[in-house]
Order: sequence, then structure tokens, then C-alpha cells
Amino acid sequence: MLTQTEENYLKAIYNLSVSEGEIVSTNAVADAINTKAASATVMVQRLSKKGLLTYHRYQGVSPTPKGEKAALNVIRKHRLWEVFLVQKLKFKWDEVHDVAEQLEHVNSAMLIEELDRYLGYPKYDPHGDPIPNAKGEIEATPSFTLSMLNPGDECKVISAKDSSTSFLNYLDKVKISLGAQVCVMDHFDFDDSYSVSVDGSSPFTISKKAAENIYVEKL
Amino acid sequence: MLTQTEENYLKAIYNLSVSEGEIVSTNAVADAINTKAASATVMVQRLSKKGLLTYHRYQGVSPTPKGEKAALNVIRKHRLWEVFLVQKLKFKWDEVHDVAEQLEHVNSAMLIEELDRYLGYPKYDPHGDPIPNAKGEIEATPSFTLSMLNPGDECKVISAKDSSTSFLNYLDKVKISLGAQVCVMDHFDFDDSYSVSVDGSSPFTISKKAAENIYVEKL
DNA sequence: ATTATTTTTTAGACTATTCTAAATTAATTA
DNA sequence: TAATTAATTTAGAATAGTCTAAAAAATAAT
Repeated sequence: MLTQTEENYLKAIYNLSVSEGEIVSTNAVADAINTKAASATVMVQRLSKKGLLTYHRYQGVSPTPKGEKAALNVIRKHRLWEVFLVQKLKFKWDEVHDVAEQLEHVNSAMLIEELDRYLGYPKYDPHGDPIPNAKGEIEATPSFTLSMLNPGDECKVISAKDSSTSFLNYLDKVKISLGAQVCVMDHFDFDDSYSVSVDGSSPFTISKKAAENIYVEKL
Repeated sequence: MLTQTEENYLKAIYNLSVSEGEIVSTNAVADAINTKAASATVMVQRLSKKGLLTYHRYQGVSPTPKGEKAALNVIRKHRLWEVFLVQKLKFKWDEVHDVAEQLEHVNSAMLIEELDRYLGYPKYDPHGDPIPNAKGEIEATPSFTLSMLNPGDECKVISAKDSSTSFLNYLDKVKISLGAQVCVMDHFDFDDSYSVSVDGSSPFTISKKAAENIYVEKL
């Protein structure tokens, strides 16, 4: 059995290894967990002793198959609870994260099975991220971000890479929702910002950072 | 903010003070929490330093108004989650306790408000226990147990005092459910057992211990 | 290639919670 | 009331997780 803290580290390391590349640095882990490098080192050593991470001192870590499965199980719980909160309890998509962060640590296979059934076996969470199945299998994350497109390209919004309240809130404000059709009108080299039109609206500007955090499917 | 452990102690102490009498002994607390008296002493001292318990060394503890409110808030969450598990996720009433024990520590006022609304503001949990409101007010617990009745008395089952899986399971087996009409047919002095008829069934025997854990309303 | 900088690790300390064993207080009994 | 027993508290140690500060290794810069 894993402690809550261990689960949090594992999940963070898995996410980093997917988004930033196989091997994750101690500092990156510490940042993600909001702690200090010294603490991350200790935890990473514990988890590798338990066979959940591959660790080489001064190099970094990556999840073992066992660790990956454990991480995906936590992610599965997190995303199912997010669906519950939005679909049943009428939370906004930018309000669910902190609560799901707590609910994901509740331990009961039966609970998750029943919750999954009750929600109608959803495939995606409210941010468009795929929900792993009970075996720990997950659909590949989309590989294009808005920032990879060129002027003239059209795309559909699939999911948000950054799921912080502040980013989701921003997306809401500028009316970029999942499934929205976005046309890249222009790209400004000097600050890497983009001019986009959403569902045929009049064009507006979004920053490089925003564009890098929106996953899309090319049309 | 209280830790999970503090919440568990507080809840246990509140429950004991209601069922066993105002002042609760250290040993009783330790038993309820499944720990040792030494640990209970330490915790009880911390909670009284925080103004949640009134504590006199070697005498025992009782919740302060502030402590009672905190305990009732945990109980509220526990019972609402139990309703959710039975009503929405199709758990049996004897399967909910352990999961609710975890869910009760999730911290979010909005979550509980919305859950309450979603469930239709239930007044009782699946064991017949009243659910405290958001202000920490709770309906009085029924004061008659089946063991207080005499042969010939009729009553309706209100709730189960002991909500352990094994007891609830037993009640299921002998078909004593909430709302059932029970007629006390006989009482045997030598072992304090009772002969009862449930909803007009043929009479069967229940032990003293069982009778003491069934709350009823006289008819 | 030798210094400077950054990253990572170790060492040592702190808090929360638990435990065992020993000491103290209260309750019971003779 | 004195002696015995039972309950409670303190003392000291263990584990999980965190931190700061210092040491060690890796990387970058001159």
C-alpha cells in the first residue's frame, strides 16, 4: 500500500516523464510537488527501493512498469472524480482540481468500479484528458499543441495541458472550450504570440505560453 | 485546520460522550481509535490545548462546544457519503462504513453542499442515523433500544447503534431492516435473550447484545 | 583545463503520530 | 487504613515526511 505522499510523487513523476521526456530530474520533481530538492531525493530513493522508480544518483528517475501502473491508477481515480464533480455536482471545470486531488487518494476498488459505472464509463475527463482503464491502459495524449501550427491552419481543441485553475479560468474567459474550432490567423515573431479566431469569432491574440498549453487536432 | 487523525479522535470522543456519558475515559478513547492509552493521552492533550476538548488528567475528556461542532461536521460528511454510496452507487448498508471513513476527511465546503443538494437533502443515513445540518445541529438520537422493551410491546426499528459490518450483516441475515415492525414475544432471564417476531414472521431468538444495539420507537 | 555555477545529495534537525516500558495516580478490597 | 489492582501519564524511541545548510558531482564558461 502506498501513502498519499508516495502516490503524489509517483503521479507527478509519471506526468513529467510523459510531458517532459523519459528521465525526470530531482529539481523538476521537487517543483511539481512544491517541495525542496532534498525532500524529493529522499522520496525518490524510497520509491526506487520499492521497485516503482528507476533511479540513478545525479541523473534522474523514471517510473518502472509497476510504478507506471500505480501512477495510472491514481490518475484514473482523479479523472473519474473530476467527471463526477462536473457532471453530477455541477462544478465548473476550473473548480475540480483541488477536490479531485483529495478524492484520488481514497482507497477502494469497489468504489471506483461503481463510480465508473455510475458515470457511464466516461473516456475523457472535463479537461479532455483520457481516463485510464482499470488495467492501467491509457489512450495516447495528443501530440500537437496550438503553438505548433502555422497561419492558415485550422484545428479542434482536444484538451488542456496545464490544468491549473488560473489557466482554465483564462480559457473560459476567452471562450476557448473543448471541441472549439480554432483558426490560426497570424503569428508574431517578436513575442511568439498568435492571432486566432475561435468558432468564427473575430480574431484575438493569445500568448506563446497559452498556445503551448492547448492540445489540438489538426483539421 | 485539523489533521485526519485529530478528526478521527474528535469524532470518536463525541460519539462516546453521547452513547456512554458525558466524560470519556482515556482507555475508551484508545479502544475506539484502536490504539494504545499512551497515544490517546498525547492526542487528547493536543486537542484540549486547541480548545476542542475539556481535559482533566486522570479524569477523562469531553468535547467543548467548538469540539462538538467540529465532530458533527465530520459526522455530517460521513453520513452524507454513506447515503451517496447506497443510493447512487448501489452499495449495501453494511459495505459503506470503511469507504465513508476515508471520504469524510475530504475537505471542501462546496463539495459537501453540492453533494447534499444532489442527494436531495437527506435527513438520515442508511443506518437510520440523523445527518447533522451545515450548522452542526443534529436531531436527538432515539432513546429506546429493543432491550428496554417488555414481552407484548411492539416497536418500529429506527436505527442501528453499532454500525460495524458484522452487526449490519447479521441484521440483514435475520431480516431486521430499518422500519421493520418488531413484536417482543418473550424474554428469557437466564441469558437475557429475546424472542421476537419481525413484520409478523414466526418468532425467533436474538441475543441480549443484539437487542441492545437496535434503536426502536415504541408503538 | 581549470574555475565558476548549477544541480543533487547527505547530514542533522523538527513535527506528527505511534509504540513499549516505567512511573504515577486513582479505585478497590480486605 | 494499608495493600493490591487497574487506569493513566510520562519518558524515550521509531517512522514518515519536511526543512536548512553544507558537501559532492555534473555542467558551463572562460
